[in-house]
Formats: sequence, structure tokens, C-alpha cells
Amino acid sequence: MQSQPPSEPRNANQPTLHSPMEAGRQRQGRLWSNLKEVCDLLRIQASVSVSSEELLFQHVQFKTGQRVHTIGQAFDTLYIVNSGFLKTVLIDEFGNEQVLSFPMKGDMLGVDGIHTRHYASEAVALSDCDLILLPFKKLTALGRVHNELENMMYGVMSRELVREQTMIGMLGALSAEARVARFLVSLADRFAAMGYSSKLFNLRMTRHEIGSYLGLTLETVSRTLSAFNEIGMITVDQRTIGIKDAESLKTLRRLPPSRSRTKASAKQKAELDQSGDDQVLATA
Amino acid sequence: MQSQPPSEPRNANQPTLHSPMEAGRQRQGRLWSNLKEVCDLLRIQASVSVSSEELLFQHVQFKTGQRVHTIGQAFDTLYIVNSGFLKTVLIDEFGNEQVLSFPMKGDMLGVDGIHTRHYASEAVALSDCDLILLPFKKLTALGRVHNELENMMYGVMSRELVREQTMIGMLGALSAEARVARFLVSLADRFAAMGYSSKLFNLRMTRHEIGSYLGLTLETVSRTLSAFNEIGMITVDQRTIGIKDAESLKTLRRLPPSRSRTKASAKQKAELDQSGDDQVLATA
DNA sequence: CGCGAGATTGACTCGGGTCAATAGTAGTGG
DNA sequence: CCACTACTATTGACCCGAGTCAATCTCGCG
Repeated sequence: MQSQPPSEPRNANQPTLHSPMEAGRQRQGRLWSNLKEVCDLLRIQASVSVSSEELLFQHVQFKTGQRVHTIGQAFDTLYIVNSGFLKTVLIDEFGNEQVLSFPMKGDMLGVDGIHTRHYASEAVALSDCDLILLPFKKLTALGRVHNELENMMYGVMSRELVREQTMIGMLGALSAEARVARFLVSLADRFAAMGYSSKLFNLRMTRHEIGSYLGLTLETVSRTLSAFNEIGMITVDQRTIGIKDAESLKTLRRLPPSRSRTKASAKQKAELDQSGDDQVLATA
Repeated sequence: MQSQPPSEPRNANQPTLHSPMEAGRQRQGRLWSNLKEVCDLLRIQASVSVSSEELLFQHVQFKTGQRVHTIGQAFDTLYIVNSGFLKTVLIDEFGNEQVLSFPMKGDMLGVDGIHTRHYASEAVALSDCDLILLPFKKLTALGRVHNELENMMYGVMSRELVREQTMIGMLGALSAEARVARFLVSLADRFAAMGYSSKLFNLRMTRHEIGSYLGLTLETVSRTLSAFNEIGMITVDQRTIGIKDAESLKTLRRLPPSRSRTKASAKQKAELDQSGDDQVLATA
């Protein structure tokens, strides 16, 4: 329960990133962060000039299942994940959820509310979470004084945009196996960036949520994980995933999408011929 | 040819939006725009306070097929489309294109370059274009003085983010027909917003590009358009599209994605039973 | 200890991708 | 002005990846 680091808490207690006390859990502990800590958390190179101490940002805790914001709710604050795991979702006209992202430490929430002044998505805590509040008004007001803050915002929003672009590319062009493979790699990388093991971790979300995120059904996700397991690329035990062959996961393709191929496509037929069932990996 | 308004240039010569001379083509005409014009173009409510005239932004022209920026190129400027049509694409490891967007008048380009200081996508002119340059340095420098500019940036970036979110939702959950239908509706709306006809227009892109954008093959796009045509929802003649039943297009679903369904799904089975071939529309 | 949500697996179906043939269109140059 | 060529679009035949339906199985939790 409560937002544990993703199993294998090897170096979880000695965060590699910065100040020696933000990774821990201290539920009611530190309730405020200064600008430098926020920038560090966001992994933004901030030339934190001055006055780091007088602008403080409040923390809030959310318990598993709680919603941070909902669709249509009036927008007034951004959130930065200090610890814990969440999902953001769109809800269609039938009430079906479409998962958009799985924010975790260092990610920003709520950016989609700026435009219309109403959140465009819903954020739900998948574990107990500790979030930092960034009141948007305050933030823009401070933008002129501390323009590193402004740059931080641009950087974070641009980063998020690139992430979504990559997502679109994935959904538009990759096979089910490739999506699942990249999803695992992406998770591993993010865990590594947080100082956790990238070789063994727990999924925070259900197969259903993964499927929604990847544009697949939960059955396909489950089957694909099982297939990877049999091949020996990973180990699967419920939500515990062990990465055995990260390189293969990264390069796995199958179905080189002749769709969207321009005149520049070439060698990609090499994967089709020997596609028995012994080798599902791209050998490139 | 050259970036004409999308056929049916009914009111093309009397732009509904602002100063009486930006919609036209005047290739070498106006080469600079002030802040107010930029804000108007972006459809951002800007309380253009003062000094509207001393900060001017240069225009540049691109001819059909030219690239505005390429992937990996050093980032230093944002672009706003004043006229013309473009596509932005990702290029995968095989050289395959994945279309991300079809920017047109009022859209901003290059935002994905802010984060890493290198453009993450490639922008190509689908017609002759007139773009406004926003040197990023200049822009952030001015951000402190004219903070409506800063808000404009936040607004535009957030809007783009929401657009991509919607795209992800579409790719993840909708059937081929629904994607094509929404694509047409979206185009119609954008043309309407520019003052053109939303009932009859020319596609600026090939079936292949549409397919890439929607995560489909060009054959499926072509077939789907033909099917819509037969049903009488639209007329199709090569790249000329006539919208006959916008309402049906908007509500078309098919394949209510039981995937990603939560406990909230309900009536959506009504579309499955009578799914002969006479009625493909959602009756809701 | 039993319940219910989540995960796994199998059998079957079909939407849409693949391959391929044809036709319409535009740009180019003689 | 027209033929030539290359690109684009349309259509058909076929088939496979992934969705659907459904039956267990597992595990965490009350």
C-alpha cells in the first residue's frame, strides 16, 4: 500500500538526485518546498539565482484512488509529483476511460487546464501520493521576477508535448508487441531516473489501464507479457516485472509499418521472412 | 495551386478576423506583424496594453514542399502560420514518416524544440505558406515586459497539449470509420474558424498522409471515404470533400470500444445489433 | 475463509492491413 | 497542345493481428 517505491528499494533511501530528504515517505513531514527543490524535482537546469527561500510551495497528500482534479473542474493550480504514482485519463461520452499518462515523481500535472481554464483530463492517484501545489496565478506573477521559473515552465510543457508526440507515433505505427515492449522500457528508464532498479519493479496499474494507455485490450497486454516471458525477455509475476533483455525490448518491432512508409523505406523486410515463432526480435 | 483558401472561396477575400489584409496572398506584401496581430492570429484574448507597434515580427515565405525545420536541427525560433498548410512529422528509424499534425492559419510550430533546444519534429509546407517568425530568445526576453505575451505562450502550448491528448484518445479508442469521420469534422471546423466554407473544401494532404495521421493505411482511408460517400454523408471527388451530414459524422462510432471500458458503460450495445450495412451511424 | 477484482488462457471472429491491378491527375518537356 | 511519366486514388481479393467472449485461476482483503 502507501506509495512505496516500486519494489526492489535498493537505493531508494539515498536519492541520487538532490537534497537528502525528499524521496522518503514522511507523510506529514515536509510540507513546503522552495523553488530550487521544485526545479530539481522537475530535472530542469535552473540557475537558481536568489531568494530561493522566500517562495515556498505547499505540499498535499492524496490517498490511493483519490482524484487530484477532474475533467471540467475550474483550473487554478498545477501539481508536481513528489512521490507516488498516478494516472491521467480522458472520459468519453460513454464513460469509458482513456488513459493518457502515468505521472510519477518529477512529472507535472494540470497543464492541460491552462488553455480553457478548466482541466481537460482527470488525474487519479494509483498509490498514496505527495504532490506540490503550484498556484498558477502565483506562478505567472512570479514569472517576471524569476524568469528561470518561466523557462522552467516552457521546458516542462515542451517536454510533455514531446512525450505526447512520441505516444502518437507509437499508437499510429507500432504493433501490439512493440507497444508493450516500449512501455516496459519506458517504465524501466523512469524508475532508473528516480534511483530505483530498472531491472525489477512493480507495475502500479492494472492490465486494463495499460491496455487503455497503449490502445490495446487487457487480454492482448496479458498475452504479450506472457509471450515475452516465455521467450525469456522478461519475467512476469502478476504486477512484478523483471527485465531480462532490455536491448531486445528496445528494438522489438514486428510489423514494420509499411503504412506511412515514404520512399525512404528499405531494409525493413528482413524481419518478415524468418518470422516463425523462434525469433520475434528485430536483429538490427 | 499555391496556398489557396480551401476551395469555395466564398468569403475568403473578407477575412472575418482582423486587419483587412492578412488572408490574401501578397507574396512579398506585409513582412512584419505587431504583437496584436500575432495574438489575433493565435485567437488569444490579449489585453494588448501598449507599445503594440514597436515590437514587430518578421514574416517568411515557404514554397510547397519546403521544410520549415527538421528533426534535430538547433531550435531558436517558433513559427506562427499566417497562411498556407503544412504537416509536421516524426521520422522513425527506417525513415518512415508519422504525421503528427496539419498546421494551418493561427497554429504555432516549433514548440517541441524548446525542451531539448532541438526540434523534435519536421515541418513541411503542403502549400505555399506565409509564416511569422518568433525568435524564442526575443520572446522570453519580452515576456517579462509584456506579460500578456507570456500568457499567450502558456495558452498556446496548453492548447496544443490538449489537441494531442484528444489525438491520443482517438488513436487509442476509435474505429477507422470514426477516426476518418472526426478528421473531416475537425477540418471542417478549422476551415469555418478561418472564414472558409465548412461544407465544401479541398484536402491539402494525400490519403497516405491522412492515413499516417490517423494510424490507418491509405487504402482504409480511401475505402472509408468511399463508404461515407455511398451512404450520402459526404461527397468525394479526389481531394474535394463536401460535407452533407455533419451531425452523423460527429456522432459516428462503430465499435464502442469495450476496451478501456469501466463499469460505467451502458447503452452502447445498441449500435451492434442492427449493424447490417444500411445504418452505420450511431443513432444517439 | 470466502468474496471480488484482477490476471491468464483458449477459441472464435472480423476489422483493417497487405498485395495487386487499374484508373485518374498533374507536372514536364517536346 | 499533347504525349509521357510519376504520383495519387480507387477497388478487389485475401489473410492475419488483435478484439471479443468466456472460462478458470490467483491473490489480496474484509
